[in-house]
Amino acid sequence: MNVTPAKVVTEAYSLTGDFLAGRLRHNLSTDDLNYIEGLIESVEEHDDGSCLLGRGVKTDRSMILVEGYIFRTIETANKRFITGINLPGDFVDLHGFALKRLDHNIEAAGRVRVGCVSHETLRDVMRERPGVARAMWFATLLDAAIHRKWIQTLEQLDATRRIAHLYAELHTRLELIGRNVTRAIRTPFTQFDMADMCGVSAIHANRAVGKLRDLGIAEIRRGDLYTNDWDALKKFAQFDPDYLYGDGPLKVKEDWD
Amino acid sequence: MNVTPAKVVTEAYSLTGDFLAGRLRHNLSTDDLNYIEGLIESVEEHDDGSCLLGRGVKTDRSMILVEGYIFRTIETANKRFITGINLPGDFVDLHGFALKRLDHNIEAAGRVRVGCVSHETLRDVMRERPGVARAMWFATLLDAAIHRKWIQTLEQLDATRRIAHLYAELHTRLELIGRNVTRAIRTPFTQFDMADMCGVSAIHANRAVGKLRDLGIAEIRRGDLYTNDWDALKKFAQFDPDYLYGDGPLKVKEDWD
DNA sequence: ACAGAAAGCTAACATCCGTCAATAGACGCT
DNA sequence: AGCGTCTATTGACGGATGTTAGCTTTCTGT
Repeated sequence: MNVTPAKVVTEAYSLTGDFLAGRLRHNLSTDDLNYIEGLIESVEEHDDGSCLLGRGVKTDRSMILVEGYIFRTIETANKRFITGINLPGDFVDLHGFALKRLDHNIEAAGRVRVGCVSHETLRDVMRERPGVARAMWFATLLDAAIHRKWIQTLEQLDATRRIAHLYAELHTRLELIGRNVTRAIRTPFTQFDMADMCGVSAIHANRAVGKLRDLGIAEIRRGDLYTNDWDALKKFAQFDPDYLYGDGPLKVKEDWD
Repeated sequence: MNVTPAKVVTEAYSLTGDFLAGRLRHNLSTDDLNYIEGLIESVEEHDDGSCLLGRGVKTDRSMILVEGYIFRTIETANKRFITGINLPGDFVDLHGFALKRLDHNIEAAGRVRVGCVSHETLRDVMRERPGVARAMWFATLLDAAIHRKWIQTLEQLDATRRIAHLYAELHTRLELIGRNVTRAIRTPFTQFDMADMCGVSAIHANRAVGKLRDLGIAEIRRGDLYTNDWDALKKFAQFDPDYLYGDGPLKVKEDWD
């Protein structure tokens, strides 16, 4: 994992507020969204594989992902574990504000663009805008809910279904932030990345990708997934979007077929 | 999973503030701790296996675990998944306050005692006691950090080490809330519970328990774990307590042997 | 166009784990 | 004490996955 210097974007960057529509959408007015966007003090670009914030490093700012994908990774001597993905609109290290240091790395998957907010500013937000503070809390709770689903996925599904579930989740999350996906999800993920997310070896991830192809469920080429039947993909992965807290009530036991 | 009525404890219950010492210990004064304890409006007892709060059920209160163990479970047609454990001092459904409904069940593991706080009261806390609000946020972030470690554990360790890791975590968390463990950890967990936590079949959990016994690392009988070498147990499980955010800096890559 | 590097793919074998079946032990109830 | 139920245990077999090795394809820079 490279440690490359950030490139500060000086050109006019287009933060239209759209990119906040997803994760922080709940209980926030347009006014609030504009307010949050106004908190961003600088925008940086980082290359593929660069470490935006390392485990244990103290920091005095937090970052909102504006464009691209970001991994939460835990590194050990000979393995890397990916414990979560972030999409545009997500605060990638908001917990660094409360915890002061992270227990994991923030790593760019492909080229990314992030907006930076100082913790000093966040402290003011906590004091003066309780509604926004609550939305930020909500956002970190959603992270926890996604973690729980990943735990379940690791406990329940085989490698092929885990990879299908991964893309099913991406599909729904992209829709929730207003990026409607028609026939393909494009990502910079390698099969090594998929393996590290699904807790299998890279070779077995390759087998799983091939199986999805053989089954006619999806074609994955270089991180890009193509399918013409998202429902079939989601059904195969036993995907249930409730944990993402979209709109509508949760299904309870009595609703099951 | 039974749905048994709660038994409200009317006798004088001993909430000395001690039980809050763990999870909410950071950045809180004794005054704050007393304040939180004062928020508790009632104390209830629940039997083993009872569901304190079901997935999707709307609720207008949150619960602090006072005594016992609680599981976060996800139930499907023929399997149960345990995505986390709570110990005394933990808010078990604080996220129900922000999210309004849970994506999982709150289930008693053995007999438990919980303190209840209405969401109306919590709203006042959010407004009037930002320091306490931040501590509660911290507590939910710690849940997320534990989730991430469970993800890593599922990706990295075999069944035997997962069970060892589970008890290693319990050992450290019990110490963090001031319950020093000498030679045994007593829990009401069955091998089925361990299996649901570790993502293996109950039969394989039994094999793993037997292996820990054969290796001389620990003796597990009916949920109770006995050992005379906690360090050996933790080393076997590749346990690193950093994710629990005790005191001291995190180890970074350069520190590894 | 070319070379090197990165990523993807395939086969063979060993291990981990799930499933089925059966038995033994522990606990609660009467 | 005796019974039934829940929990723990063991063996046999097959499927899922890890590991090692080698090969092919795709990307990238010159």
